[in-house]
Parts: sequence; structure tokens; C-alpha cells
Amino acid sequence: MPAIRNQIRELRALREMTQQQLADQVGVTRQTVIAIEQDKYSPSLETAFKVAIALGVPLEQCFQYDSRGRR
Amino acid sequence: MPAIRNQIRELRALREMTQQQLADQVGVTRQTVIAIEQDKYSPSLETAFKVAIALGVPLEQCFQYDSRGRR
DNA sequence: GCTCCGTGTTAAAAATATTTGACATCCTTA
DNA sequence: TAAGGATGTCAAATATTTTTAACACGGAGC
Repeated sequence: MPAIRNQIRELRALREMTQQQLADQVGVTRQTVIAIEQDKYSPSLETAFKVAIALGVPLEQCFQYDSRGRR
Repeated sequence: MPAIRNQIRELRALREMTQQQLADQVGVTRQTVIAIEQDKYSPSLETAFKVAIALGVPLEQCFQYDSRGRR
């Protein structure tokens, strides 16, 4: 569980997009989307970019590095 | 070789930073820095974030997704 | 000439990300 | 109650990233 948070679930809800639909657009499996959404591990930069694009936001609006010491 | 470009070499030169120094700050090996710098593969999002931070720029200023059809 | 430093390469091993497939739960709706 | 959709979990296999270690090359300086 890396020090990275994400807004996938919220963004997905905003666009009324299912995990399966996001997975298809990104080109990964549903399990991968679940794992990333739940911070199970740090995705590859390429996958991260594709997720952000599929959700229609810049990468940093989808993933934030937890700069150790959240205030 | 993913569709992602990066400005690592240029940013590193700007700060007069060696590959080894960057690797140390990021917490990876020199070979990893070389591989990323040369687009050998897509790093993990976590590593990408650390590289950007070490270089003092936001992630998207360091890595750009090659949105297939660069104009 | 030699040596140090920064860079690049290679191969094999280790670690981590991703896939495949199967099954469970909770809603909704017929 | 049965069925379908969306989500979640698990384990094993595969793919990809990262490490380790060794060696090569060019440039700068002595």
C-alpha cells in the first residue's frame, strides 16, 4: 500500500461509470481496477495515465502522492 | 516502450544532478533511472511521483502521455 | 599513460503488477 | 423466489518492473 491516494471511485461515480466499463476503456481487467481503486498497489505510470484519461481528468487530479505528513 | 515521454534528462541537467544522485533521492538504483530516462518501460506510479518530486516539478511536467497523434 | 567519474549495456534473479477463473455478497426487479 | 448487475475476494499463473553485479566507453585531469 503505497503513499498514493486516488479519486477513482468518486470520478467514476460522477460519470456513472462501472468498474467493468473503466477497465475496458483502460485496457485492463476489472480486478486491476479494483486493486488500484483500493490502493492495493501502485499501478504502472502507463495504466495510471490511461485511467485518468478515461475519467477525463489530468493525472494529478486522479492520483495524489501522500507527501508524508498530511495536514 | 510505452507511449510516454519524459523530461528527466533535461531537468536533471538543469539541477546539475547525476543519475546516481537522482537514484539515491528516489530510492532506486542507477539502472532504474537509466531505464526510465530511456523509456525502456513504464515505471510504477510511485516511482514516477518520487522522480518528479526529486526533480522539483509536478509529475505531468516530467512525464507526458503520448496521446497517440502528436501534432 | 593512468585514474576517476558519468554514462550505458547486459544477464539473471527478485519483487511487484496484472491476468485468469472461480466464487460470494448485496441490491434491484420481475 | 429467481435472476441479473455491480462489487469484492482469493489463489495461481504470467508479465512487467526493479535489483544486483559485472563490464565497456568517453572525457577530464594528473
